[in-house]
Amino acid sequence: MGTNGYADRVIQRLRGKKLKITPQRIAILHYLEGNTAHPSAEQIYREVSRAFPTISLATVYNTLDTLERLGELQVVAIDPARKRYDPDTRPHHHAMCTECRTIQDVHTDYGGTIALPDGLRERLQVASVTVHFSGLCRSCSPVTI
Amino acid sequence: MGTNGYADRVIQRLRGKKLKITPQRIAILHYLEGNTAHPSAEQIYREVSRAFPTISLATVYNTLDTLERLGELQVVAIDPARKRYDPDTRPHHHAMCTECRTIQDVHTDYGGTIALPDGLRERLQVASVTVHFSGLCRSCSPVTI
DNA sequence: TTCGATGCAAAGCCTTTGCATCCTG
DNA sequence: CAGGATGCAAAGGCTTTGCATCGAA
Repeated sequence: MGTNGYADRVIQRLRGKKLKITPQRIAILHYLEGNTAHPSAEQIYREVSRAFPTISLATVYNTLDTLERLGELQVVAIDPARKRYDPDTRPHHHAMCTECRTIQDVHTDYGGTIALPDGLRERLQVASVTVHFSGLCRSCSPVTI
Repeated sequence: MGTNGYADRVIQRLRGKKLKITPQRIAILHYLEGNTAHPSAEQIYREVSRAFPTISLATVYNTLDTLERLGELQVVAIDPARKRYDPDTRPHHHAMCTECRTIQDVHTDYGGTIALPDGLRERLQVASVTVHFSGLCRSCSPVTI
């Protein structure tokens, strides 16, 4: 919606790559814009279907794949059951409740405090370092019930 | 095999819980003992099948589930494609090559340098903090080829 | 003898793919 | 109007489940 929003930016990039701007893609981009819920493909499909009832799951997967290859979408590997998607591609961390599987962003910058041990640094060209916090959120915590 | 090894310890715990010590479980435990390869269920099945040709995949999954509930096996959620298992249940971190999907352990203790931001700490009872490094390993790195 | 464990097959999710049709550019 | 995108259905991985049989204790 905003002139500098996610959808607008990605649309420019699609145009630049001579990829097509379809109503389905636009609907998915609008759903993802500012979305911090880390939805699964199925969730994205369900939500976008409400505004766009004829969209197919395959199109959702195709679009997510395209966005990932454009570097405009990140797969979050923290939920062992399914892929979760994040339109925020800045380096950041995640916190998940192991009960309700809610994922929250952690935008703390740990700077250089997290370093690979020397031995490993020679064996792996590190592209990303992410911290995963997990535990029980307030609503899932026994004491709270 | 050793008197203080993984298999022996888990067998004692199975006994304590009145669970059965079957040849299949023993074979799986021996395969897992000291294993730092972070195998998938399929890999465990394939390897254990060589020593134990009649074992079934369902038994492997059942056993992994039992071990996980005993706290003697950890699911590593870093490979988006499948669950990877780790018999080392001490808190530690992982480094994965995004190309060949090899996972290595990182036993660095980051102590208190990794802290949840205040806001989140009130919303999540943190049970574990793990760092995921990812990138290309030497054999998968273009420069090396 | 008992009851948990096994093995087989089927089913259940999640994700990918093939292909005819559609529609953006 | 060309070629990429869509939608449908089928297929493909990974994982779970139902159930009859087996076997450890």
